[in-house]
Amino acid sequence: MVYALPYICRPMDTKHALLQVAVEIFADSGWRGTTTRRVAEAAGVNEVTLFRHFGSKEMLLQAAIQWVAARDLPPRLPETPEHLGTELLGWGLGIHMHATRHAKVIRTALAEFEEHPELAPVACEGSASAGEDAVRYLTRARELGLIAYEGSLEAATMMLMQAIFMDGITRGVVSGCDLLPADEAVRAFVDLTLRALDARVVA
Amino acid sequence: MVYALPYICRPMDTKHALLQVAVEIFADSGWRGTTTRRVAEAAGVNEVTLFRHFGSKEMLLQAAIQWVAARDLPPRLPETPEHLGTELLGWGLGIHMHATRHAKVIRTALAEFEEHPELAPVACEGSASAGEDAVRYLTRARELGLIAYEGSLEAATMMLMQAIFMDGITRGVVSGCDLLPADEAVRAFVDLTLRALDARVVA
DNA sequence: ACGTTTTGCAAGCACTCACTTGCTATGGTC
DNA sequence: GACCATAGCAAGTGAGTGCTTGCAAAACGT
Repeated sequence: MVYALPYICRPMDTKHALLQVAVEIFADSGWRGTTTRRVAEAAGVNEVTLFRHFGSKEMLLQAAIQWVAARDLPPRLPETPEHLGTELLGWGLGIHMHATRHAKVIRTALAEFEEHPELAPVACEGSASAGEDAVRYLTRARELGLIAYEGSLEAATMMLMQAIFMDGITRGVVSGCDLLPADEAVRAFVDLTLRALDARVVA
Repeated sequence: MVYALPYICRPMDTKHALLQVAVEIFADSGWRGTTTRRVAEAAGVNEVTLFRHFGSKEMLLQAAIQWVAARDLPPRLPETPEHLGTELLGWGLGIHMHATRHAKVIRTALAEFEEHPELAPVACEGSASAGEDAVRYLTRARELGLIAYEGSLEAATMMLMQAIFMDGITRGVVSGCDLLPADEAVRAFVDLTLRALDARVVA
């Protein structure tokens, strides 16, 4: 006797279910921990179906990382700065939220780059473009006379972004990050950056 | 016929060789990738010997992480600030070097905390105390009138440390971190921090 | 009603994993 | 020479790994 309910609980098609579950298990357990049996079982799908869709574990994981990276992009800054303080704070909070939301995958991917370098470009694309975005924004702000600092805006951007990013992916995992609540920390980082840049904050 | 050379190539005793090799393989391949066979082979030791010394893979890895964390500590700041700029720069360069030297283990450990939380306290101890050290130093500097900034010094410390740390452990792995050479980046981060703190740099 | 695509199921393959057992050889100490 | 801690070796256990094969039953468009 078989209780056949596959056609009952199939919220999205098989392929997307497998991608979603693969990302989650990868985030929790890394490359080696993501076994095809676990993924198939968690997706409510036969293991053979997994191989029929993706061919191999490697292709499944690459597709999964690519899929999740393309689905949720980090926030962007406006083309021309108007309210430096407000805009940069909103951006910082967005980056932090983005990092927190994907903290587990990011931490895992960061470790797996050693053994699976092919993951790096697709996984880093988002944060790289966010950095370029911020540099462009600050450069424009300096052109507009909103920033007096004459040093490297790349360095200032890197400092702000890396601090926010690191806070986002380690919060709750590493002791010593919880001295300040998340949004207060981001606010402080943005404030300190604007002070360092001698910014004339308008709003 | 057996070519017995175990007593020839035994630079340190078996236990330390196993610890050393375990850390290296763990850094490269993570918890699951660190198989007892690989560790034993790389240490030039029989696999059975590994189990006789440490009982289990789990106990071996815990001992190994603890051992490496206690062996190489992050740099410290002087008790009372004298030359803010110089001292903070030296400290920052030291932190960055420390992070770079152990980048692989740190990235791996950061990912494994999810599955093996028992690693976290012993692995994070060093960086946590470095942070407290820096906060104490800056607080003393403010008491001495070297810093005008009246906001949170914890936030400023976190920002500086996390930026340096993140740069150290991702440099060469993540694209977009190589815009500036390492020491220039650290120098810029320290400069920006001192500007944000309205520091009167003496030397 | 038809053929095609997608899925499930059972079984198996060759391999690796952590870990154990039983026995032997070596080195230093009394 | 006896003793003992430390090491090696060969073999094996039971569980898991990625992946394949063969076949039957759905699901779907026409």
